[in-house]
Amino acid sequence: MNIGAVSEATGLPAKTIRYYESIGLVEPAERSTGNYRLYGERDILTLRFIERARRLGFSLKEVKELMALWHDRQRASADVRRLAESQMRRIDERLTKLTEMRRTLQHLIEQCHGDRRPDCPILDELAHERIE
Amino acid sequence: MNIGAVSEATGLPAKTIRYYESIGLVEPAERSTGNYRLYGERDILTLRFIERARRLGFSLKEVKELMALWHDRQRASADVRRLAESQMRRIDERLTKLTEMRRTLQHLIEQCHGDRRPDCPILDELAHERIE
DNA sequence: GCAGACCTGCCAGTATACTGTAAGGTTTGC
DNA sequence: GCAAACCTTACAGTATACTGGCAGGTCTGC
Repeated sequence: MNIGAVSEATGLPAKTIRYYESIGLVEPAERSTGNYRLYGERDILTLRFIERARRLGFSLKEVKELMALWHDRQRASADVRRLAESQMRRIDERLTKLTEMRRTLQHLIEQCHGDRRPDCPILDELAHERIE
Repeated sequence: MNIGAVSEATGLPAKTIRYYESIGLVEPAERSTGNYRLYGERDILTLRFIERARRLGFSLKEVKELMALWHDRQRASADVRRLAESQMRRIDERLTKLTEMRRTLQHLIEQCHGDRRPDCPILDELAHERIE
């Protein structure tokens, strides 16, 4: 399989696949006589693994760790769980922050009549620090 | 006031204040004979405005728009509200995505016993696409 | 008059994960 | 045999918002 077919199969742009190789996230692919990268089923599985982990918000660094654990038959599931929990905490932190931002914004928007008149509590609050 | 005092008063690093000036977000400050930037009360208010808008997640580009509206006595509050609502939508999108990620992760973590045994549903799911 | 804090400009680097582009070689199908 | 599609490397650029570091000038207090 050429990189185009793999791109198709995994949903990852060819460029991204090469990038993953360049940073050592995946092993360098075999090459054809014309120097094209050649892939097999296992490579597809690996790239799909990466794609799914990325969708769950793991950084490339963590994806690398997850892959190491994946390939380590001696791994403790606790190690994997630890990574997942750490990712979960980061998500929770972001959720907390976003929720708080949303709450304040919602509050401000409700106060603003939003018509042609110039007076606007949103600007007032930004200007005078009375944000709730 | 020198930039250090302003930094103190606003909570923004001096470097950041200079940066804001360099990108035209704030007017160039007056200068002392020794070429130091000089600030007054109004500058503090402006920088605080920026800092609060940033805390609400507005991009610098939007902060610039908000400031233009702030200074425009002819503004319609609807314009301000529109900016706030657009920011709110972005926050909601991120919240939706994060919540979904969290749900999947939570589900995976619950399945994983997290001990010394190597078998781990988290890796299994990443490897075989059965993510819920 | 001098140490130490504070300031200056400027360029480059940080973080993260790609993405674009140019110039050129390879393969495939008709 | 030739065009179109596909592939190659390498370098630079994108996005966002700063942050670091350097060499050197300025201000303050004793």
